[in-house]
Parts: sequence; structure tokens; C-alpha cells
Amino acid sequence: MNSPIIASNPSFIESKDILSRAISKHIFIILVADCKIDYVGRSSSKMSWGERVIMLKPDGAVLIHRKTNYKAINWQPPGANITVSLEREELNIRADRRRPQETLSITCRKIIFISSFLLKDEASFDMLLSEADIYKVLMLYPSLIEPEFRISKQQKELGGGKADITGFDKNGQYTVVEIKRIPADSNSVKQLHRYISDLRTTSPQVRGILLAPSINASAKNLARSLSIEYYSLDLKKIADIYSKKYSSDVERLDKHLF
Amino acid sequence: MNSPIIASNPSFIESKDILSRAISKHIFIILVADCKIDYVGRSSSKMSWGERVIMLKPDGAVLIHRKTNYKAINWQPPGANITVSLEREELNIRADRRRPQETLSITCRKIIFISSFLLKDEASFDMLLSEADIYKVLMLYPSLIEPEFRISKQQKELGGGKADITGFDKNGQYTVVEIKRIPADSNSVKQLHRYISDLRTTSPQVRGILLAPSINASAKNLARSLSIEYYSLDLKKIADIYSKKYSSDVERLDKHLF
DNA sequence: CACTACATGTCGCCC
DNA sequence: GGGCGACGTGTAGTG
Repeated sequence: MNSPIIASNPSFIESKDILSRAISKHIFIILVADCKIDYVGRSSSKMSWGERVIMLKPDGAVLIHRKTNYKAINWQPPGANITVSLEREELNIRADRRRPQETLSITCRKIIFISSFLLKDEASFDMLLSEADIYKVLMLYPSLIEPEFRISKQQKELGGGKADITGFDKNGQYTVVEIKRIPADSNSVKQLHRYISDLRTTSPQVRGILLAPSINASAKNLARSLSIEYYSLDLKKIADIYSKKYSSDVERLDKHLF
Repeated sequence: MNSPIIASNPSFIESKDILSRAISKHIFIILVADCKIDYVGRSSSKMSWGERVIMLKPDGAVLIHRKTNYKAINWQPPGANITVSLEREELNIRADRRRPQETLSITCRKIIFISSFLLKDEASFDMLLSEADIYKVLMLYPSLIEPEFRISKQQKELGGGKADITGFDKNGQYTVVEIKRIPADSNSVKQLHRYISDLRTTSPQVRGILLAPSINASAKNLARSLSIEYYSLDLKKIADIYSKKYSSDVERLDKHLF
């Protein structure tokens, strides 16, 4: 954290100086200003004067936040070209993007506060046990789905969507498997039903298996009425296998688990 | 802009005091801190120590931004319950949400900077060329849908959802129209199909028309198989009409365009 | 609180 | 770079 700059009620000249320097050096900037916003691009928007928080990131990303909501009210993604200009009693910040051609213009009539600083942050961001991770483990060990299960195809196109796993159970019955990493709801059941509904018109005995850590009551009822089976998925076990697989030695694991 | 608070390198005690007060008073907070993040909910993630910008909004929204990217790396949407606690040499900020049950935990080992302030902002946000704007233009000039098209109803309840426009073509055939302002995908086709599927059981010749600036290959195939028609929508022309209508003089426009 | 549909969706993957 | 599908999608409107 070198050279943090903090200025309250800076003049326009001072503000422009801080902004220009920070932008050219790719330093993170936060400003709070009374501003109006014009955006023209894929859509277009206008917002008149008000106090907002503006973030200018080293990679060219621009965000304008109002006092509520998770999403920025206006923005520009990374890679935007940011320019600052001083015109009479207004400071203008413009962020341009090409492909798609979009322009974001922030006109400030009062700068309440500016700060700029380096952010030292080299940490990795680890998303744990995504659906893709579970999928990888099940592809490696199909018997976790059901004993003697054989996977025939992954991500098969069905009913307009993509089924997670399709294959055959120990009786040779064609089966579609849907995986959820969070408690299954009626949407999960409907999703799986969409996949198998067209298959069932030709072969009604197609099995649909829903694998999830748990399932809620209405989803369970819906599944029963649609002849879809639900089995609980032991996420802890999956996570265990996943971490072991990615540390090493899959062979020993095989013997240990099955 | 009353009572802005700005503190550089505040102590943990001072930080907790500022945070607790600002949260209880629903005042906007920005802090820059060396922190680690744990999130558990629909997914889960972990990130170890690093300097980040944290925003706590009056409505309970929480955003954690790293030095790059448009999106927050971790967040909590509005309505989260935010609590602050001080434990040994760490300040912890927790944001909890129910339904879905999710927890975001921010552990700070150093507060670089805190500021908190009210944001006076009552401006309206005006977005132009939304799908609603396209409706308006088509309602004014149904012939843009198809020559001699007659609109009977806007936003008709069908198949559990709301169809954009329903009406009759030049042959008196009942028609459901779905509008997209972005390239149509298979979801768009499915959406329209849901609207017309029950109608077609009684009158198979009901037309489904999808209007969008473009359509992707899989959606085109799906549309064909479901007997749904796609026609491209000239957004530039629509925008042109819209802006002219809202500047004035619709009469002259009529003569000019048709 | 549910369900539905829109969004400058954004993001990542594959071609 | 464009096409395509998933997302911790978020967000607004409606019953």
C-alpha cells in the first residue's frame, strides 16, 4: 500500500490532477461526487444530478454506485479508455469502449471526496465444489451414481438443454442423471423432466435420476408424480475425493473407496 | 451530504465504532482493508489475505471489489443483515441472508481506510430502448410486425406467463408475438412456445412470431421444429421512430415512414 | 413469498 | 472474435 491519496472537497484542478495521475499509473480510484450520467451504447440511459460513488479500476473498469442495490447503476467493463477533462465549473470523466461501441460520461459539479491507492492483492479466489467439480468426480467414479452404472455420454443435448450425464444402469436401462450442488427444488425436477420427456414418448421406461445434497418437499412430490428418482449426494465425500484427486494418487483412492 | 467521516489507518476499536454507528443509521460505508473472505451459500468460496475495497450500502447490500474486473468478487444483495465484531487482532464483518441461506464473512487484519457518508440522490434513472420501448413503437405501428397486422391485446396471460403482444394477421389468423431486444436464443423460442402450446391444442394454426435483432442457430432449429416464425427486428429503425415520437410531431412521421 | 421475464446482463468455454 | 450456455445471475413486476 504505497502512496495513498485522500482528499476531501478537493478543487476541480486538484481533482483532475489526482485523477489523471492515478489513471496513467493504473492506480485504484474511489470518488464520491455530485454528478450526472449519460450512457450510450447497446442501450442508453440518463440520470440527472445526485451524489454517487464512482470507482475507477486499474484495468479500465468503471462503476457508478448509488446508495442502494447490489448492481452498479452505470458502468463500463475492463478495458475501457478513461479520459478526464475540466470544463468551466465541471469535471468530466469519460469511459469509452469499442466493440460494442459504448460511451459512459460522468459530469461532476462537485467532488466530495477522492481517494486513490494501490491494492496489494495476489490471493487466489477459490470457488469450492462447483457443479463442474462434482461432475468431474462422478465421471471418474460412475459407481457413485449407482452401483454398476455406465456413463455413455456426457452433456448430451436433450429437450433443448444439456443433460448432465446419460448412461445405463445395471439392467441396461437408459438413464439421464441431473446433478445439483444445492438442495434440489422443483426447477431441478422440471429441468430433468424436460430432458427426458421427449425420450419417454418413444421409450417410457427411461429413468431420470436427480442427485442433490437434499431436496425440498414440493420438489419431492413433483419428482414422484413425474416418476423421477431422487438420491442424496454426499458432498463431503465428493469434496474429499476431489481434493485427493487433485493432490495425487488416484489409484490408491480407488482401492480405498470401492 | 451531512456528517461525512473519513479515517485513515483507524484502530480496530475506532473502526468498529464507525461501522456500527453507520450501519445502524443506514449510512453508506466504503472501507479499504487487508482482509480474507469466506462465502457459503448457493456456492461457496474462499479468498485469503489481500487488500480490497468493501462497500456497505444502507439497504444491506455488501460488495467486495478487487483491483480488477467489473464484477464484485464476493457480495451480498440488498436485505442482508450486517454485523460487526472485534476479536483479538481482527475485525469481522458478517453479512447474512436467508432464503437462500447465505453467509459472507469478511475478516480484516488491517483497516487502511474508512469513510462513511450520506448520499443525497433522488434523481430518476431513465433507460432508453428497453423492450418496453420497442413495444410502444410496435403498438403505434403494428405494420412493423407484419403488413396489415392488427393488435388485439398487449401483455395477455398465456401458459402461465405473459405474452408480449397478441393479435390477428392479415388473414385473420390469431397470432402471438414475442419481442427480444437482444439476439434470440432457445429460451426465447421456448418462452413463446409456452404461450402458444395450449392454444394450439384447440387451434393448431395459431401463429407464433418471434421478433429479435437476430437469432442463433440452435434457436432457429428449435423454432422451425415448433413451427414458430422468426423475423428480424431493425432496432435502429425502432430507435429512430421512438426518438422522433418522443421529440414531437407524430403526424408528420406517419406520412414520412409509411 | 411465489413465479415470470428482462438485462448495457456478465462470464467462461469452445470453435 | 463470435456463438452459446450457465450464473451465488440481480432486478422489477405481479398474483
